[in-house]
Amino acid sequence: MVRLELDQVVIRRMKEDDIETVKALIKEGGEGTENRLILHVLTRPLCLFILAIVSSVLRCLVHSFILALAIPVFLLIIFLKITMPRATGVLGTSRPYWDYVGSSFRGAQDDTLENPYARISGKTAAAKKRRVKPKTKEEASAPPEKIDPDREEAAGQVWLADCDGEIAGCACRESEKRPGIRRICRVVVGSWYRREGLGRLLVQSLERREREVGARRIYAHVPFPSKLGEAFFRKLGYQPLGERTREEDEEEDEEVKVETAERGFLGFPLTKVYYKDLVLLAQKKFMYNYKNMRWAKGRNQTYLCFVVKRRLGPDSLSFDFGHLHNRTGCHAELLFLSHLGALCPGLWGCGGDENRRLSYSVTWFCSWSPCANCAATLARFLRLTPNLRLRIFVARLYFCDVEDSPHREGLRNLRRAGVLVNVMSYKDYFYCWQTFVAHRLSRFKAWEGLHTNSVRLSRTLNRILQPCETEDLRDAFRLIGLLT
DNA sequence: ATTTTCAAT
Repeated sequence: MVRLELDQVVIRRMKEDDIETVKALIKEGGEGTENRLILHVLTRPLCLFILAIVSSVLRCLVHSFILALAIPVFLLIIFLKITMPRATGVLGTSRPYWDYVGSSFRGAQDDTLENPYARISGKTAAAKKRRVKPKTKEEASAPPEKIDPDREEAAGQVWLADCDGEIAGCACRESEKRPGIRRICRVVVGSWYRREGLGRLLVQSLERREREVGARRIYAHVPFPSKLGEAFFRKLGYQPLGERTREEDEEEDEEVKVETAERGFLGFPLTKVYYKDLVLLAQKKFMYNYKNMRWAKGRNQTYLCFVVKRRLGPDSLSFDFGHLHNRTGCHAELLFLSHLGALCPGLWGCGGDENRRLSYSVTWFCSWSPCANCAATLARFLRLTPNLRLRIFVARLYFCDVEDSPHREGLRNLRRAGVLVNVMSYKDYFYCWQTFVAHRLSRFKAWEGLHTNSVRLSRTLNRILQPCETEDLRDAFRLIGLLT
């Protein structure tokens, strides 16, 4: 295991010199996956059944029982070994071959992705960039051959994680077939560099880049039985396609049809499709879920829009934003916490300098206020991370009507943990609309009674938090010695 | 005046 300095990693486009290294890397990454995939196909009931039939037929011809059993299995394995990588590109591609030459970068200036760790430690990774090893062949001096831009476009892009001249990992972005929709595939980290957050760094940097150039959704096809791959993408905020509720949206069904899993031998799906919406919330969804009317019927979901600001000093600030909603069995707040590690690199001191204390300020806009449970978890969590500040704006209060509601206590609990809880007002709605919603240049239109509802809820919230304030005051008095 | 709330089929 090599200890990685994540802030020293340069993420750059693959060049023609790198092709052989990358091929080896992908082959290395593909091996385990391929074997697992074959095992997966072999153990499907239908496949076992067919194998059994073939074996019994063979038994009539061959005397040896063992042979009759082994031959079909053996042949099938050979068959799969040969056809599998061709029929379905392993590691989540749809293409049998990757056009390495077409996808390699031939610009004069290095094209690199922003590395969030690099900014934390303050050193610019680019400054330490090593020169590419000079080629041994004479064509090194020759200008690179011109390649058809169409071919380049079709080939997609390969990005490499360059650790001090060593290629430690790669991730590919396929060509854009539909506007705004991207697909990431072939995410491989060399076996010496695993479990250090390099894959995450690669995928997240790539996401950031794609978002900047207008992508709205990213797909990742995870080879089927890969628990590791699934966990990896889930952790980065991806979710499996077609696992959502019925009323969620109609467009989902369309997507399932368009973006289907690769199917191989006997039509077994070989990949599981994960996706992530990069930024924007649909107008209808935002309006429906954040409406602060008194009787919010049917809002059986909680949406959470967040802004994560990273602060290194008074003049260094970067921010990230997005939205998520609860999944079955997991409230949106806890879901956010599970993504926190990815959103706040270095929150627990990894990758950052000890003497440079970086701090995060997180703002949430929730359609429902947190429940007692989430509040308790959050409060516990925040006590462990003093360099994380949380502000919560809520559209509506969750089950807070009765005086002795545990959720009321939960809100006070949050308050005591130093969280600022507020009810969303017009300007917060306006900000959300500008920031999280695909507004397409239309301005936020307030609904009837937004203001009055907001004021009413705000009063309620203040009443709920009142005991807290007095307690704070008591603390303050105690501090200055007026109270014992 | 009265509706409802991080679903369950």
